[in-house]
Amino acid sequence: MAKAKYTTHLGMVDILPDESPKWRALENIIHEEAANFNFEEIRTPIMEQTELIKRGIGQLTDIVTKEIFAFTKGDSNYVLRPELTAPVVRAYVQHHLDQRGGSQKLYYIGPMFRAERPQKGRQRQFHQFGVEVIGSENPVADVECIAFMMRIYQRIGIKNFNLKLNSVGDPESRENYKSVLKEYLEPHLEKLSELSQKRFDTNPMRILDSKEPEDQEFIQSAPVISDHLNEESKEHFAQVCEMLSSLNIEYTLDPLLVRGMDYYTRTAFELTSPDLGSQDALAGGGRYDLLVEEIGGKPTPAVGFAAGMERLFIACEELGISLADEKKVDVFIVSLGEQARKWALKTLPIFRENGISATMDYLDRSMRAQMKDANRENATYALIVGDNELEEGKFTLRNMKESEESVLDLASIIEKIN
RNA sequence: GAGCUUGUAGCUCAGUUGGUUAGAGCGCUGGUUUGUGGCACCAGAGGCCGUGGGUUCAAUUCCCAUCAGGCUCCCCA
Repeated sequence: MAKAKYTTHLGMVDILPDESPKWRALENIIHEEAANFNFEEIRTPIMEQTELIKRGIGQLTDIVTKEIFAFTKGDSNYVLRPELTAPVVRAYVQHHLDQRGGSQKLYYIGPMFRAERPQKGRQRQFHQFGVEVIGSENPVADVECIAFMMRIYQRIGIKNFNLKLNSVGDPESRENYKSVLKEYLEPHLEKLSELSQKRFDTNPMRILDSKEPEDQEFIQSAPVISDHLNEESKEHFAQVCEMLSSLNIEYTLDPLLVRGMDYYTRTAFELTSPDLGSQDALAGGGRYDLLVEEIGGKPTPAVGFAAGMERLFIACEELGISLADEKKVDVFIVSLGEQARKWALKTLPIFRENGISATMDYLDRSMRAQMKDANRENATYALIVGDNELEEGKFTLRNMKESEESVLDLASIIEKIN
């Protein structure tokens, strides 16, 4: 085979036939559990208006400043979606989903795009599933999101993780806290990392998220937001914690958890796993009570999360969990000679109409080669057809696992397989 | 954007202290069984040793550049 002339772009990967079954298995689990939770699926376009993403996620976030794929065509700006919260909210506002009544419990599965340097657990096109509950500020909504998230990992068998929880407060609490934090940091500003100095003005809370060594001593003794929440936010957070405990969902409070998108308010959470290496976040989310209004809707509280599917698979691999069943086909028709091949082609649909998966050789190969093929395809039965069988109207049905054969007419064969 | 690292068969990798025809395992194709898979045995196909340049009598091996991966920092799923 010649060297490939065309290859995927950096950080974009093909999901090949050997890999696709586990994707389907995961997707099935997500669809099933979503149905159990009464979440409804939403599918939005891969591309959005650039302005939506910038407004939604925040002009100064890393995602917007350096990680989006954007281009202009005619008068329109297009951006490959880097996440789905803003687009889902866009759809909610655009189509007046609030008019469906109640709160909207939505979930999604799909590819996202970020123009970062790829490494383990990070690609430029990657896949997330997630949920968005729009229209409720009840802590039950927060907890149901988290419960759904945890349920997926529980079903798959991933148990080795850490659910980190924090409240980043409502606008009032945040403003209070930001000024307290800035007051605290101000005298040390010179000693902070360059990045943190920049964030001092733009988004001081993200300094808490810094991993720069020179910042650590200041971060450790910094005032924490939980001491500066107003009564309402404090009560909301307390209820989230209490409800999680009532569901036996374990979590650790992490006052330094500040997430990378500007829209988060109050509840913030992140699920990390020691099995992932450097990119250790399996999933993350939180409440975003201001985003709907920011995007042009009525003030509407909302909460959601997103989970990385490739990272989930990495964790599975580390833990030796396999999601996919072996491939198999019920019947492989081994046909010898032209007449037999014609018969095989016409018989395949009869099997399929009876709910029996069936295939045959496309290469006119020897019997031996066809048997090897049947074996490789993990066929339950090989149906052997040659001139003798055609004449008698009875065919040799070989059980591949048992290595037993019987000679039967077609009706009996179908009956036996079913 | 920065650092480190790796490019040899479809895959995983040996190897050459620079020297005729470049190797293994797995996979693939055919055969031993001209109508019977998995096991075994035999045979075969498949490589400009990532690309370009330099040093040398001679480069897949040494040097430089370049391209493409991987890992890490930053950040996130």
